[in-house]
Amino acid sequence: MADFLTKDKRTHYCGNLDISMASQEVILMGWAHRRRDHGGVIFVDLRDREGIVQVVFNPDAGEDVHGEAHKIRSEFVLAVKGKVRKRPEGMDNPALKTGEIEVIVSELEIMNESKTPPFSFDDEEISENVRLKYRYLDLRRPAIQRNLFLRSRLAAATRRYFEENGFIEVETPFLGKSTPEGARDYLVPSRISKGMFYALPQSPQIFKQLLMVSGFDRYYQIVKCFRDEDLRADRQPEFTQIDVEMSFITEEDIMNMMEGLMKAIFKACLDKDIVLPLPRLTYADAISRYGKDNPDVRFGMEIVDLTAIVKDSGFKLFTEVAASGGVIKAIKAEQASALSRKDLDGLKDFVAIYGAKGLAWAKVNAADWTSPIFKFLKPEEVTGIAKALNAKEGDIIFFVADTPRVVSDSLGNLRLNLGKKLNLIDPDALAFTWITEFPLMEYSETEKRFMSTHHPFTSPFLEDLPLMTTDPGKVRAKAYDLVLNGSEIGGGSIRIHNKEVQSQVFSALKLSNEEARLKFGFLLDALEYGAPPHGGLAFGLDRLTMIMTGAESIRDVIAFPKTQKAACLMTDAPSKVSIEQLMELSLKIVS
RNA sequence: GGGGUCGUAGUUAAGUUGGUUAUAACGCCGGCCUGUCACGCCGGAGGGCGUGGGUUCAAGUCCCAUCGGCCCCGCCA
Repeated sequence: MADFLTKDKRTHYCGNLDISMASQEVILMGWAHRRRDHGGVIFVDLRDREGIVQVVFNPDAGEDVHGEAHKIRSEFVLAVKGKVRKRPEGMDNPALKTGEIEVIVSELEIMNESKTPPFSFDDEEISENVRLKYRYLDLRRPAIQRNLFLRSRLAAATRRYFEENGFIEVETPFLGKSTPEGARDYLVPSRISKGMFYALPQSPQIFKQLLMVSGFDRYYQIVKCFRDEDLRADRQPEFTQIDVEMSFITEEDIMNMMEGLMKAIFKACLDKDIVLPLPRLTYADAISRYGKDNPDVRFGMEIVDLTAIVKDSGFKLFTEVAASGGVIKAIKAEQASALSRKDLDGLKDFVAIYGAKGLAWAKVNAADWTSPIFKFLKPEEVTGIAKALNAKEGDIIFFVADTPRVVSDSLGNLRLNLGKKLNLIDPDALAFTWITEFPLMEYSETEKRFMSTHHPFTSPFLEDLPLMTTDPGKVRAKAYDLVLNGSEIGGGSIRIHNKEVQSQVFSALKLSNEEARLKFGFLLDALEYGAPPHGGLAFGLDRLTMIMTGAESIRDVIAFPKTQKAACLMTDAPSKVSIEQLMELSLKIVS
């Protein structure tokens, strides 16, 4: 009699068995994926993390084993001992990786029974609230397990790369100080200091800079970050960064090092070869050509500025927009006869999301255009537009006239929408782009002041420093984002290591000396004790994993994710706490 | 804060212009079956339509509110 677990240990994973093990005795442990009970012979598909193998219970194996096998139901936990054998002639199952073989069971132990699971583990689409409530069962699905396995390999390859390149992993605190600027903080009340709060880090930004001041020279960390903002398909309130910082370097050094990381990761995880160096695009070019700072460059359909051509147009709307400082731009969908009149009208609603008040379109014919605005345009405008866009018969042109911001947003997103709709995107392509020369700060209408584009410690281009007081919006930052297939997977900058420059930036951000002192005093102090030139970058591990696995939601690459309301349907977090807990913290719920 | 969409047996879905006891498939339970692999065959149980109001002779079907899932805008240095 086998003594599973203690003496008769597992010898193989189900999914790893193959024909070379024929006639070997094996011990397997796993879950009953499916059973086919023929009354006589009983087949069970036994599943573990590596895959599925068919195990066979023959009546002539003995009454004990066969009798026990009749009790097996979905998801029972089984241990079996038996012989691998090539399946009888014509009984192969090509759909199964192990379909050439099967295991003839001589001993069986039902290690645990299972309630009937609430859903099946086939490819069927189960609504997400059910999946998330029973996440531990959802995670049994091979598709999700594959994602988490890849995520683990990604983290391992990252650590290997940084260790090989002389980086040191240092842990930084989760209980930190709330800082202004940036995302909303998750707060943690202090019991010992009543009425005071820690904040969970939005990133270890300041700590990694301080580690450079300390002289560690090269730091990395795979670390959780927390931001209390609304969720999206690619955004969770807690997410993981690959965080990096280096001393005595320029942008070039950082970008080179990170390109090496990308190459190493994609080789290790997907066996794909990335060609270096990666292409670059300035922020200004990205916005003007693609309307976004995270352009998907897997396809063309670039935005073309028509303002100069139509500023004196017969079409009044164009003239008015141009006169009031707006712009008129267009994109061209090549040979887009697939788009019906109804589609075109629907797109008007689509750009409205981004603030566009209208969307003009024109179907290019041999001699003229089919377009609501054709009759308003002068002949030379029509030819000018056609030439600027290189438009041919069968193409459709889309125009938006509005403020530069609205035009970029709406055409940038319309471009993406059409790219998907017209199947212009190669799903296997890996299109990396560095975005460089970000503006250091942008004016916020809501805050009525300039705000950091990146963060307040980002170094400006030193030659732009004179603009800091005269035209702050024009100052370029030594910041860079890495974009992959239209998704921002990382971003970073050279930091300010000089107290003077840091003060100038704070003052441009309307952060008074006292405030800056209060919020970042320790950093300002540190900058006065021999801070080396330094800079770094952080990657979004979750988003990288999404792209590598083809996951459509960030929830599919996180073991226990939160819903759009930032709740965990399995544990029921967040939840109320007892009055005693609140009193201990001197907290009172006011609404 | 706002826009959109969905919520009907365990699961996935159908449910006409409001009209008898709310359908189907899979799953589940029982029986039969020694080569299946989405096993097959026979039989059976299971929901009152997210929740709460309202309109109506009559409400999954219409109206209002509310809860929850998803997508998006704002937000995310």
